[in-house]
Amino acid sequence: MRLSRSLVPTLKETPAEAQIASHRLMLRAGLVRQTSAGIYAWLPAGWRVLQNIAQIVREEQDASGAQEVLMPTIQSADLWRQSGRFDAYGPEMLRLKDRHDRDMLYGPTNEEMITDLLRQSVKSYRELPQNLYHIQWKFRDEVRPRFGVMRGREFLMKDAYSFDLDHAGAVVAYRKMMLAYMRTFRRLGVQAIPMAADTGPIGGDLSHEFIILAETGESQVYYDAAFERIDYSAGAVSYESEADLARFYETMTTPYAATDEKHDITAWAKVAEKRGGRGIEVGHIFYFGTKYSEPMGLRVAGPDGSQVVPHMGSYGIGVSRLVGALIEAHHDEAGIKWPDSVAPWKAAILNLKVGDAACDAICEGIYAKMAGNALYDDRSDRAGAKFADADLMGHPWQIVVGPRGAANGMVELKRRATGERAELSVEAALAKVL
RNA sequence: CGGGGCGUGGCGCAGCCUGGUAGCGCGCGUGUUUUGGGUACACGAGGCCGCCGGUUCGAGUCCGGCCGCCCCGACCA
Repeated sequence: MRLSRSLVPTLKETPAEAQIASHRLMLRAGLVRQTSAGIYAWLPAGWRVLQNIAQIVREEQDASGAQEVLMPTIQSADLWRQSGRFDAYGPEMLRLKDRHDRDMLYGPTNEEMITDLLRQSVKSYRELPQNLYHIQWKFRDEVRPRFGVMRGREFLMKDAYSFDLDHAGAVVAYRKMMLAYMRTFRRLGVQAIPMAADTGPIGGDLSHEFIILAETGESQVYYDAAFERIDYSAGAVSYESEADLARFYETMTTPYAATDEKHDITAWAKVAEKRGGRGIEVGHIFYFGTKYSEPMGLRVAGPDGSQVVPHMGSYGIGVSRLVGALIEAHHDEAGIKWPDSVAPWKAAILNLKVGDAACDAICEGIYAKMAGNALYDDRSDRAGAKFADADLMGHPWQIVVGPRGAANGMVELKRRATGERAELSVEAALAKVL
């Protein structure tokens, strides 16, 4: 994308409403604009990041065997009456009426809907297990939205729902999701720790929340450094092997890890290598048995012909929240430092002297070779402004093309995360970036 | 929902107490200048002073109501 023709409205000063780092930087880097309390429009750069995160989540869900679907945002109240949640869910649920005065709602979650879909089409134990997920906008009318995209009212979320014949099967599904989550967060460039959690209003008896570490996190967390040494990479643990999954689950849940609400001082005292810090919850997985399948009448024929009520679990990842959380984990005074995997562009090309034949030619050449993976700063601005904006936007690489080096076919390559710079030939720079 | 605060050009703010032609910095436009870390100067554009009502000769300023947004707490992915 050419910056001169793009809507990337960077700001030199911080809007008054933004308090925490990620919110300030998202506004300043031109990623989002608030349209009302807790509701944001995603501008080109922000939208690219959001899609990159969603894509990694998608790939890891697919790898675990889950299938992607897309359920609506607007739901009928009828389904929610069947589970009893229409009345039980508080004012956080946005209720609407259509023109025929029917009760509708903007979905805060989709257990009822997915259970209904399965109940319509799955009749035999042979069709289980199933794990279906979607990446969709949700709405929760929070009393007090805050922290920008981290605690908005409208948010993009990945939700998976598993259906198994019995408890043992559901436990396998649960472990697969835990593996998928660990691999997902690793690819996103953050350290995530699963911590035992309360099951809350959704109910159930097996639940973990995934916390990533960031100075500005909402809660204090404590964990054993053993987590930092676990290998989740593909191959080491197979989704196909229940033994692998059991071993993995054991590894993940044995070392101490707790948020401050569940912190146990006695157990903590026994941890050899203590780690602590602030954390942000970016994912949550639940097993809740037949809480929805039972009241909503989901039944399949078992091997012996009897009717069996499937066991369910649900698994969420806050996709839009992750944009903020990743910035909390990766930034400095100058701006964002995107992990390579989610950056809106791999590199920014900074043309320090637009109009200079050598600079223009080199920049155009690099831009063409990067095929959409670069943001070309072709504005006729001062060099200083371009450096500042590039640091703010957090591109992993900056390819700086100035008249000094351009005459000899040289460019400067800067790595945003480390600040490292090197004078290189165009080819050498491209080789490192691509 | 309890407590606190704020709404004045795109952004950050002053002006309000003590009513009398709406200001500053940044940004934006034009020109000159500068040319590798937000250059300097000049000129210029841009404002239903959140909304409604009241008081007054006169309201950004005083009074009443409403709306919006932010912060702390409780709550939450």
